[in-house]
Amino acid sequence: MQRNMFPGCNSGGMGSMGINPLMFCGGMQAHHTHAASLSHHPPHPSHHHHPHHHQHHHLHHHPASQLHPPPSTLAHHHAQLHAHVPAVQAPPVEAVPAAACKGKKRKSSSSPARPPRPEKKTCTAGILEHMKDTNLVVLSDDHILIMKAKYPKALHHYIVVPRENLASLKNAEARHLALFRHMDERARNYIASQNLQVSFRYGYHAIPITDQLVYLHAISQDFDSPWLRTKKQWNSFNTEYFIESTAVLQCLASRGRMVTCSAADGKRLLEMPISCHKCSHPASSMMELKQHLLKHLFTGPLMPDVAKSVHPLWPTVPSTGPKKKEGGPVISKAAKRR
DNA sequence: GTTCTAGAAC
DNA sequence: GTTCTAGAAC
Ligand SMILES: [Zn+2]
Repeated sequence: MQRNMFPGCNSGGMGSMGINPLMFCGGMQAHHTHAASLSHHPPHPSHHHHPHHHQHHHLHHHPASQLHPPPSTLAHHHAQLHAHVPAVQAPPVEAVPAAACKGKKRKSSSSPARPPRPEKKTCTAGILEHMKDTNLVVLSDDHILIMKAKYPKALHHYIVVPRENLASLKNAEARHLALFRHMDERARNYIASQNLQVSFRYGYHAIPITDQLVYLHAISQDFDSPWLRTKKQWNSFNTEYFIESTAVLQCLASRGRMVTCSAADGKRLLEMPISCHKCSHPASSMMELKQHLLKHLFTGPLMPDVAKSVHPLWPTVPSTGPKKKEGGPVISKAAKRR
């Protein structure tokens, strides 16, 4: 049984991939001429497949690769998308608010183990870096950008970033209500335009991990992604740390400001025990949880023992017994749909 | 935000 | 011995 679901953790295979673009914090205004240049994506951590269900769909979208989609079903809606959204209207990079890099310096003396790297890179973390990748922009208007998540935590994961500089939810005021409504509406309309037959959630992280710019997540509920790896990541989308967009709108409308949890509460939420978002099945580790999540991805017939563990009435593949399956395991089409 | 890895947890 | 997490670095 292949246990390693997080390839790269022990193989050292990713250490030498040098495809991080050199980008600097200050120079965000200028270079929107690179819009159509090289697309880079982060090193794909998945060199292996899920241990069992490799016959399932694997339509992970590679960030920044949507211009040349693989011959999959996704290609269809990408084609549609490009038809409906012929071009990005405004140069997105230009209007990124100059939310200056916070001078989050690390103490340099306390790490004798690793030699300090060359200077220059001071602001590679978080949303600001994300926004430099114009290839990720799928839609924009005067107020917002919709981008593919650079490190998607589900099959479909977008973020909606305001052009206005708003560092945190807790800074939101009544005058931002229109902006938040716009972000919500744009996100839902965009997802709807793609005709994906999957469920989404729309919401914000209570406390942005890097306190630079608030943005709305639109994320499909499969959570099937090689970039979803840590407990913190899981809990940030599956506890109260994830604040529904509608709740933000309600709160702003009724109270005129946003009330979020304290930093201590936020930390507690991220450290909570993890469990499945669909059936509350508790998991002792992320690997176990990811393995469990596979059960919810595939709605077709399963091996009897597996099916039973998901639901007593889950359709099963006919037992082949000692016979050859040459007759072909006939699975009625009715049985394929729950 | 992710990556890397030491050492805790198992 | 191996897996897993948490913290520093980026
Ligand atoms: Zn479940």
